[in-house]
Amino acid sequence: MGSFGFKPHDHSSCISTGVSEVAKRCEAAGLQFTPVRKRVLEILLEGHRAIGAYEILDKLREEGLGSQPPVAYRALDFLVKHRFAHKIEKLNAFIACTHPGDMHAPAFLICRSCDAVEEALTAGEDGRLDKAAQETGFTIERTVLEAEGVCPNCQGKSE
Amino acid sequence: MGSFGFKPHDHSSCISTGVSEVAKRCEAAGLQFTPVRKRVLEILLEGHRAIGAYEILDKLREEGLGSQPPVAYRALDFLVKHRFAHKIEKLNAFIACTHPGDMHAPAFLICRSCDAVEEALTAGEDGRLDKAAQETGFTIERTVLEAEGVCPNCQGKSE
DNA sequence: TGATAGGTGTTATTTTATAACATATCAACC
DNA sequence: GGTTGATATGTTATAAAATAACACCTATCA
Repeated sequence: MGSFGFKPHDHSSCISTGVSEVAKRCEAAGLQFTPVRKRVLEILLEGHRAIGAYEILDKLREEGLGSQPPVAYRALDFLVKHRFAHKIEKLNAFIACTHPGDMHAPAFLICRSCDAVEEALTAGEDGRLDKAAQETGFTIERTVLEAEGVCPNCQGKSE
Repeated sequence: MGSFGFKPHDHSSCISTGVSEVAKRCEAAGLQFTPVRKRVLEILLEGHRAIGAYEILDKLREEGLGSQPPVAYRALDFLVKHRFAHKIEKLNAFIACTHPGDMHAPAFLICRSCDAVEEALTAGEDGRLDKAAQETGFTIERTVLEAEGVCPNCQGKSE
């Protein structure tokens, strides 16, 4: 049991199920779940926090899986494109999707103290923007919803 | 009349009222609305779209108001900190606030075709995240809400 | 008057991301 | 078998975005 995210949970199973879930979906969709892509997903799942592309690249380099930025960015692009991971724009960093496959608009709670990130499960689109979009005739394709604040574990800690 | 944002409107008055509104608020709050800060706000208001820090810096340089990145970033930090402008995380760019002073959680519609940005007026916090935050005991301090898509003017245009 | 705070000017560097081109792999097809 | 096209990887180089660190200036005020 680890204490990643905001709540303790069985983290090793959360990695293995995450990887196998994505493997299954790639299989079904005819996508190539190559070693680099798989390893990057594992690194993201291990962290359970937003991880920068260059931090990922360092790990890949140690393991002989690639040493130049495009290697990491391409794997991340793949994962993000297919919603197996998300980019946290606020942090210029990436995080594994905690419910791959679900149709969802990603939304995040980001702790500015410990950098933990929790993906909030959200059913549909956002009401606020939907309304504004309809009124102006704007077509929404993707949304970024990120909240920065303090997680329960960091509440009350000195800053 | 110009055609900035998604709708035509009287853009020159929108610049002058924007500047004077901020000047008033700085006065009231004891903040220094210095020449660089004022000029950066004007540049943002003129554009009515997300403008990168280095594009702003280029203008400042032409006008002899500063030539190094920190000059632009400091002014932008000031404007963002006091909510006179917002950063569009998705674009790494900045935009003037269209309703300074209102208590609001900024939310944006970003056209990926022409880069126009419209700030949606939103009354309060976002329901989706509020719920998730309450459940986990997370304290939200700031939210980023950005929707990328196609604005009415660009609908149907070849991509 | 000298101490502090906020603002500006400048150099240098760090961090994040992509362009461009070469090479490799594999399946589909003639 | 050989060719073609699509997809993935390897590599060099560079672009774009942001900040660290330090010097200096000016105003305020104890």
